[in-house]
Formats: sequence, structure tokens, C-alpha cells
Amino acid sequence: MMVEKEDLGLSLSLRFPEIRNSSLQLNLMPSLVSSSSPSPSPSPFNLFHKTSWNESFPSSDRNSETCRGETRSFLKVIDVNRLPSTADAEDEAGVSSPNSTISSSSGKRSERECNGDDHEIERASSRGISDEEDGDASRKKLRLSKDQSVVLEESFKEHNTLNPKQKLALAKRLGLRPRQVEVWFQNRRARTKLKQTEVDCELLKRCCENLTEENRRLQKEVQELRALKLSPQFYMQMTPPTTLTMCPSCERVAVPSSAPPPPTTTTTTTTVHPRSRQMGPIHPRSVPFNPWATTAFPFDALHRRSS
DNA sequence: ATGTGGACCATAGTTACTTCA
DNA sequence: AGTGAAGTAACTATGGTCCAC
Repeated sequence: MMVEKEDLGLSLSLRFPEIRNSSLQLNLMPSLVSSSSPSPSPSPFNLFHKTSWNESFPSSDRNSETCRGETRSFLKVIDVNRLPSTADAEDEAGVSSPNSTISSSSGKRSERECNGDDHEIERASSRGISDEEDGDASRKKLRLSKDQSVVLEESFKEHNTLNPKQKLALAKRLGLRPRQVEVWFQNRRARTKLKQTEVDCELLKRCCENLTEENRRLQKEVQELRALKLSPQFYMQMTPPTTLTMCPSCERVAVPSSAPPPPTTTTTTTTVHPRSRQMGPIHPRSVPFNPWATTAFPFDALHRRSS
């Protein structure tokens, strides 16, 4: 069995070598995924990756990253949930984009910043620290309003990543800082992946249960057959065993040529094509067991969504 | 052509705060 | 009112890609 998890867990493929055409493709990404994103991407969210949005908003030049001056210290008294003033909005969306400097919270951030004060200023502003709270090291969490969340969700449906221009535009629209928008998208991606992982786990669990059940059934059958083999009298009274076989072309189960009522346990190979017996004997083929067959999971719907 | 450093971005994991039962 | 769980904003660490040099 090969389990392959593609594209960040949003596409799950399970294949059983002995079961042809039984590959399961799980694709649970939101249907909003643009079908126009063709090329595979190393990004686990490749289904979302770089849609026309990004193309229409080419990434702004990275040279716009400039060191922030101490004039930003006024942010210490700004409520992050308030709508930005005109000047502030300009600042937010401006070319220099001071906040985008901090937008990347990578380990290299400190290298890019002019000094630690700027970082602290940003942190303070991100916490919405008021005058009396200034200096408190604990971070205050803001709660995004419902409207803000709705807009962010809608934006995420369109594209789960943002380029700098998108980030700025969205931040301006929502009255948030670009960093907040960025963090929201990061967390949103993480939540999406987590949920997808849970779905995948549930699916694998069901698959395992089905396989276990089938294994149990087969073991029981083997035991019964062995028991029959050990009791000659009973064995001799049995009707000639037959085997359930399937026509490779029409996938129908063939019936024995003698056509008695099929016994429960069978092992012969002589078969006749179910459609017409003039076709003569065919190569027997074991009926494939499909562990997914008894699963109530709506795979068809998934396939439809992924296509 | 290749190596290197900087900038940027992504994810994983964690922390701290808020909300709610 | 107090409390634990769940949700989530914000953070850190790390690694990958791109690009200029």
C-alpha cells in the first residue's frame, strides 16, 4: 500500500497495488480554489498558490524596505482596532511601508531592522498598548471584528497567500496593520492544514477499520476451510467448490458453468462469461477487495470537488 | 558557471490572551 | 465569581527561494 500525501495534506492519495483503479484522491481544499492554478508547487497549499490575484498585484519592490524612524513612536498610543487616520492610512499603504518591514517575522528580522527600538515600537503598537499599559511586557490580544473576519475569510478564499500589495491593500481596507493581516493569514493556513490533517486521519482510520474487519473475516474463512479439510466426511459431501471470478472487461462476476447454486466456500477456477457463455472459458481473476467500498465517506463528492 | 549574503516568505511550534461553558 | 478548555492573535525558529554581486 502506498500512501502519498501531496500538496500539503490537502490532497491525499491512497493506492493499493493489488487494486487497480482504486486510487483514492482526497482533495479537500475549499472549492473556491481557482482552477486556473495549474502548475504544481512545492507549497503545500499549491492549490491556492499564486492565482491571478498575485499576477495582477505583482510583488512590490523589496527595496522599499526602509528603516523606520523614531517618528513611529506615536503608534504606542494608537488603538489597533481603530480605523486609521488619513495620514496613517497613507503610511500603511505607502511605498515605504514601514510596517511591512516587520511583516516578516523570520529569524532574520533583526538583521533587517535598524534597531531594537523599532521592533519594540512595532510590538507595542501591535498590542494596542495604551499609555497606562505601556511598558507592560505582556502582549494584549485584539479581537478582530466580525466584519474584519469576514473580509479576511473572503480574501483567504480567493488566495491563501498575499503579496505585499495585497497585504497593504487589505490592511488599509480593514484598518489593520499589514503585519496583522499577514499573521492572520499565517494562522489561517495553519488552521486549514490542521483541519485537513484531522480529516485525513479520520479517513485513514476508517480505512484501517475496514481492512481490519476484512482481515478478520478472511481469517475466519480460513479457519472454516481448515476445519472442513480436517473433517473428511463432511468434505466429501460438499458440492464441488467453485470460485467467484470476474470478467476483466465487464467487471461482472462470472458464474460456474454447471450453474448450481453457488456454495459459500469455493475454490475452483472454471468460469463462464456472465454475458454469454459462447465466449468460452476466461482467465479467472479474483474479485478485488475494496477496503473503501464499505466506507460511508462521500468520495465521489470529493472527486467532484477536486476536479 | 558558481558561491555568497541579504531580503523575503513559508511553515511548525509555542506563548499569551480572550471567550465561553 | 472562579476555572478549565478551546480558539486565536502574535511570536520565534528554521528553512527555502530569489536575486544581486
